[in-house]
Amino acid sequence: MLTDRQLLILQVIINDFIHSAQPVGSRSLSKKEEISFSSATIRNEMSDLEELGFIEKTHTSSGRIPSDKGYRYYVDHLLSPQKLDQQDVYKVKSIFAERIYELEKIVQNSARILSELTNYTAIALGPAVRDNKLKKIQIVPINKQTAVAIIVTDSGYVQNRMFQLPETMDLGELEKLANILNDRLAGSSIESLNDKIYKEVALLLRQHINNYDFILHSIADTLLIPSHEKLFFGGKTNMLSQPEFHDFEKIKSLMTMIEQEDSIYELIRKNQSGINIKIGRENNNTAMENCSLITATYSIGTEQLGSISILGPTRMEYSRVISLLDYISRDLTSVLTKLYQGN
Amino acid sequence: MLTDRQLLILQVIINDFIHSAQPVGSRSLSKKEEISFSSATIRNEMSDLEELGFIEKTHTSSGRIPSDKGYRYYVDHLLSPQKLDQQDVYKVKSIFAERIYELEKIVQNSARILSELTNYTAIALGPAVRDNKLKKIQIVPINKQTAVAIIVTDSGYVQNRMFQLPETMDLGELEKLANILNDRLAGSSIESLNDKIYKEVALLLRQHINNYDFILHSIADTLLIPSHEKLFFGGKTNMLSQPEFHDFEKIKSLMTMIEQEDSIYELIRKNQSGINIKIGRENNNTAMENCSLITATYSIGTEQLGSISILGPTRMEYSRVISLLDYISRDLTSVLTKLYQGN
DNA sequence: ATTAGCACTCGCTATTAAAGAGTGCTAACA
DNA sequence: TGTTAGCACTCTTTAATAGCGAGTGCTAAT
Repeated sequence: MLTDRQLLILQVIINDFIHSAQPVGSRSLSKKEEISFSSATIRNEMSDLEELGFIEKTHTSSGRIPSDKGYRYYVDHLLSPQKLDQQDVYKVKSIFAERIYELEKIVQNSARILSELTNYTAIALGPAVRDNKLKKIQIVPINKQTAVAIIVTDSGYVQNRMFQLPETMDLGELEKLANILNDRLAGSSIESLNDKIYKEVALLLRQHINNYDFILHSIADTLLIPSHEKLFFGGKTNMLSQPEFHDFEKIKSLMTMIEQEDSIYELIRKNQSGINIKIGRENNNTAMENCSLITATYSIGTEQLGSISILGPTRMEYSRVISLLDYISRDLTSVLTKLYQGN
Repeated sequence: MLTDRQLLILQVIINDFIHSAQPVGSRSLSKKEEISFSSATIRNEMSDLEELGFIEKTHTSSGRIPSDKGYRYYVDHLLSPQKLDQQDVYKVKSIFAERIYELEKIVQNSARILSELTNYTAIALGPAVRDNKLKKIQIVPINKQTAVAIIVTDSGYVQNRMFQLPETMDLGELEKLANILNDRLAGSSIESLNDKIYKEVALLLRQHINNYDFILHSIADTLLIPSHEKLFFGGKTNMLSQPEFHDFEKIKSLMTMIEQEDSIYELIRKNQSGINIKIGRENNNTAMENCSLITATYSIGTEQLGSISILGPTRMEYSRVISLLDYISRDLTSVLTKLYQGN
């Protein structure tokens, strides 16, 4: 177990490094207010902390920098929650200031504001529609060969897709089709639509619609939900300003990863409700070796909807970021719950 | 006027520099097959070309690199169109291989493929809906306080917006509202909707709908088209691999600009049909000082819809990029015309 | 008009030296 | 026995220097 003095030193090293991005030496530590013992003592303690894996040297005679393990300990045991100042609170509130009623826009705004407040990169995972219930399906013919199918869910999410019409299909039949679909599917979860179409609706269609097999697939396709929810970003280029990324290989692999939605999705997918923190290599992604990812989830009522994350260097301001994410995700949850729970 | 020999030298310098990214010296030029005179002669010619502003030195005793003016001359007078090889053609055709009927998806695919083929950044400006005609407006109530308004245009474009309902409004009235809007507005250009609502529909609404003033704004807002069409990107990070951007200030200002849709839109907005080329400072944007932008427009029939662009270093493979853009934009136009002209 | 030759410039690389920050160890101290 | 002063040593950073090579511009010869 670590002694109080070791904890103090670890904490001061991390706090210093978070702000300076420079290895911290014993002499500069001994000059700090909080620390009342000599640099020699500190050197001994640092040597022990290094042996335990909490800090590292960049070369034999350099100061120390925190290791992933060091940050992990810091985050788990040493972090004092930081109160947001008035300015931050104002800015957060501005997310909801405009009269916006669309979930997606609110989430997107959150990402933008979050990145502006932190100067890191913000990633928001859009609200899941999987569990939404189908409100309405509409089919709007565009011309003789094509039509647009539109589905609306009970949270106001709209999805649309164009598809080809069979040659023989007329307007009346199209209307009949829409009616059948609505009768049968309204109220079902979006996730189950595809299944239900083939199992329950196919039969009905065969009875009432010509060319039903041609149109069945098109409709079923249209109702497929995307493989993952939308991602929204804020401050994608902020990492270019972080000194640890003044290295072309690093910045390139990071930026390239950020552009690939799949890998980002992989990173932020599995999160329990509340705050989740992944430090450096804990992310299992070489491009993220020097990054930490902090994620908070938001919900409507008890139903978990999506998440907002901050991607920053491992040397990030954990305390501030956690406070911000916590605050915003709570706000988001309460505003969305108020707006959409009254279905 | 330039002599034939000067033209030859300019051309060889540019071709060389495009591939090597290194200043070109007289001795290395004299070794080329195409060139049959001595390095001393070349030095004299280069001196003249420099005086005329077509090439520059990076320092007193360096080789020469093309100037913006040099590239401009090259593009206007020396460029020989390059025929696409079979592999490129295959890849381009793959844009249309999937059965996709949505304009936006096709355009998005084009940007992706284009960036993969060139290793530069591709930017596609989505189809303009301004001149589309309104096909249908639908209003779907979500709960007591909110509803979604959905508009569909004659090209199958769908736009939706949530809005608040006045407390007193019931379903019947909502339906009446939708009917009025459709009666009055179907067939009008999207651009004119907002105007017409206030001028023609407001009166009708007042007669038939309670709380009409409350809902008028919401509806009008919903029908506002976005200030500019959607932008699609491909290969956003490709510029990180270009040697001219191995400089942190440069890459940062470029990437930051790419993230700001407004400035990108400003760059590619005004283009005549066909191929447009902006070299370096011609773009009037400091972040673009070392970049060229080549844009091709696509249309449906004769109506210009949008554009696809390549953003690369001024030292880009103009010939290849132009051929690709020309080819893709023609394909795009013909496929889209076939798909959507039959309204 | 063209070219060979040469002096000169500049950037790049390697080497060296000196300064500075920091460590680890030892021995003295409270 | 825990703490600290002192010191030798390591490593990075910076600056200065020198030599090399690629390239130019000019001059004089062809």
